[in-house]
Amino acid sequence: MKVPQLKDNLSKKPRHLIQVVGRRTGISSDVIRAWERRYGAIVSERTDTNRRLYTDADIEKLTLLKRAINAGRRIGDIANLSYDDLFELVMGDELNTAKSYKRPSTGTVMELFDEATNAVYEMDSSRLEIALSNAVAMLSTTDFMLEFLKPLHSHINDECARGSIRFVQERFAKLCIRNCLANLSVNFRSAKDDGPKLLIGSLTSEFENLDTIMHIIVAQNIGWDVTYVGNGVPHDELIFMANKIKARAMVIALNHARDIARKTHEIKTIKETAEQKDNIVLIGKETSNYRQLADDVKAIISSDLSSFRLTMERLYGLIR
Amino acid sequence: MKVPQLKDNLSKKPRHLIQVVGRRTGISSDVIRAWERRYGAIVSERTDTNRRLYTDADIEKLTLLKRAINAGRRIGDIANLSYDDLFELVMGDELNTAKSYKRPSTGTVMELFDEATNAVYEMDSSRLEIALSNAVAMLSTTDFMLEFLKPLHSHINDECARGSIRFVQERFAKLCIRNCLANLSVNFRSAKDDGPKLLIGSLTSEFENLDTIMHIIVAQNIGWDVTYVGNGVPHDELIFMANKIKARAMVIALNHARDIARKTHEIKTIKETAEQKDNIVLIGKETSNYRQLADDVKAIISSDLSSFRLTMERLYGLIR
DNA sequence: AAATACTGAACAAAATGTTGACAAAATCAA
DNA sequence: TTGATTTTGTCAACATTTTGTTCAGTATTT
Repeated sequence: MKVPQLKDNLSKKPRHLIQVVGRRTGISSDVIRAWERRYGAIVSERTDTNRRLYTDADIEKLTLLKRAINAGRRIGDIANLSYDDLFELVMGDELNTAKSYKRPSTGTVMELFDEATNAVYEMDSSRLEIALSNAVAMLSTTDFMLEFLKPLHSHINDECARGSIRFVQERFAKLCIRNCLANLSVNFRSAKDDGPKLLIGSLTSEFENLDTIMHIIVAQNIGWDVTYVGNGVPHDELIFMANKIKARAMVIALNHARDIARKTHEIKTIKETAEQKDNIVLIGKETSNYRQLADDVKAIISSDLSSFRLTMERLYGLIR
Repeated sequence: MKVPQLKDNLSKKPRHLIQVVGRRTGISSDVIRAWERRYGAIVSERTDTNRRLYTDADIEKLTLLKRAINAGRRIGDIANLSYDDLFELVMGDELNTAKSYKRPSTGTVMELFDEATNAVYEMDSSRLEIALSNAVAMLSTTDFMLEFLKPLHSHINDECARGSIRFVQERFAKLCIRNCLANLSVNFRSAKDDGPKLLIGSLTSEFENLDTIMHIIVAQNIGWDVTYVGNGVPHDELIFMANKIKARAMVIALNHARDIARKTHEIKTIKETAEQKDNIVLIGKETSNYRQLADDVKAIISSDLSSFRLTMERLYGLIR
């Protein structure tokens, strides 16, 4: 791993203000100061005028501290551990508490939800973006999608079907959400470069779907190196792509109740032709029409995000 | 394949008055002067009569400074950083993680272009993303789109038409580019921007188009507060939206040579019905079919990005 | 002559620091 | 389980620093 020399020097320099640290770690400045005062968790340098200045390492330690707390630790117990000890601790904790996460105070999340729906009514993109990113910061990524974006999405769909919001409002909201998801996705990609390849797409006559993008992020979150080729891709192109990038698994989104017979046949062809025959995962609203097929070609059906997460975690474990 | 050679000649010459710089960066002239006086952030050349004259590079640095401040930095701490250090800082702040980008100083734009096309052939999303973000860093935003993304886009289209790259590869590249543009767009939208509202969309039977998204970014760069409602929006929905957000101007993308008569009629209706009747701008490949209409309803046709920039700058000046 | 730009000073708003208090949540003892 | 105790996030009050904005007086451009 090559790190530019210059950057190395830079990252050891204390140069981050407390506000920046707060934003990067998601810990409020008050709390950072309180931890310093009470437990000496991070004692930063100061400028001539007494402002705190943090290094990159400080930020990393704070992030670890936050993860440890998320996993159930108490700050008083862990504040003055070394970085390495803390790392060990967090790794252990997160393995054990993978499923039993705790939700932060629901009051504020509800408020954000209201804020988001209001922004949709008003079609105020910056307000909506801010609400979304606050929700990301407040919840974990998975929770954000399951507990926030999914409900928001279906709420918008309902309102539109009922006629209480208009086509443009729905459209506007979806574009905003798509942007937000794209950002999330970019953030995850850089973290792990060398995960197993996963190809995600949908067959001809399928349309773009926010749900599918959420699935991308869940997979990236687990550690997959995801390549997304969008909607409406002919099956032979999918096969070509899978071979080219040496995908270890393929996710096919099925949301549209059309041409089920053709798609069934195409998926069979994919299974027979692709080099990596093992792992096909079917997601989306219409997967229930493909149960027989799934049995035939040993594909896995994951009809919702949580089961998809479990499926992909299992596959990841098998491949690794 | 065009190589952005001309940039060197023009962009290094100081030629922008402080007013122009203020408009482009969104930083008030007073603040620019204060930064120069207090921190020596940007020390521009002067005319014989003591007027400040700024280069394109100055504008880029100011934009970076603004982004850094948006991310929580204080001007006093960052004003005299080099462009590269500043870039590193902003990337870190905005991505919230230490991303493995390459330093932009290495390699020419031409090499980046090759790198990008190779990444498309190989369908390596991280390589493509890195190439794109380096190109953004190396060129100004406008140049990036005009001299890099546009050529890349048409290169990909050509290769696909010629059959030397496949459907999925084209698709993959476009999704990557769309993501990149979405990120650019988010970066421009500053927190407390109260620029005039601009509505961008396209009528029924139009498809999503990367060019349109580039137009969004150009407009944001000038200072417009852009709301994008996507493709295929019925005209009455556009009217509703424009009234709702009190848009000062509307941009309609016309890229598909279908239903010209219907679209002509719809645009007329928009002109007659919308509250803000003045400013309709038509963009896209097919605008030449709408010259008569443009005369009738006093719409402006901007068939390429550069003329669009000029148009929107002029409108911005008029409205402000 | 009106608009714009320059300088320097002064002011107002925002961010940060310190200390202390408070209440919700977690923990513990009975 | 209940009630006391400890832990910990949040906030208020007030001082200091930082930074955006405004104003006055003068010069340049159109």
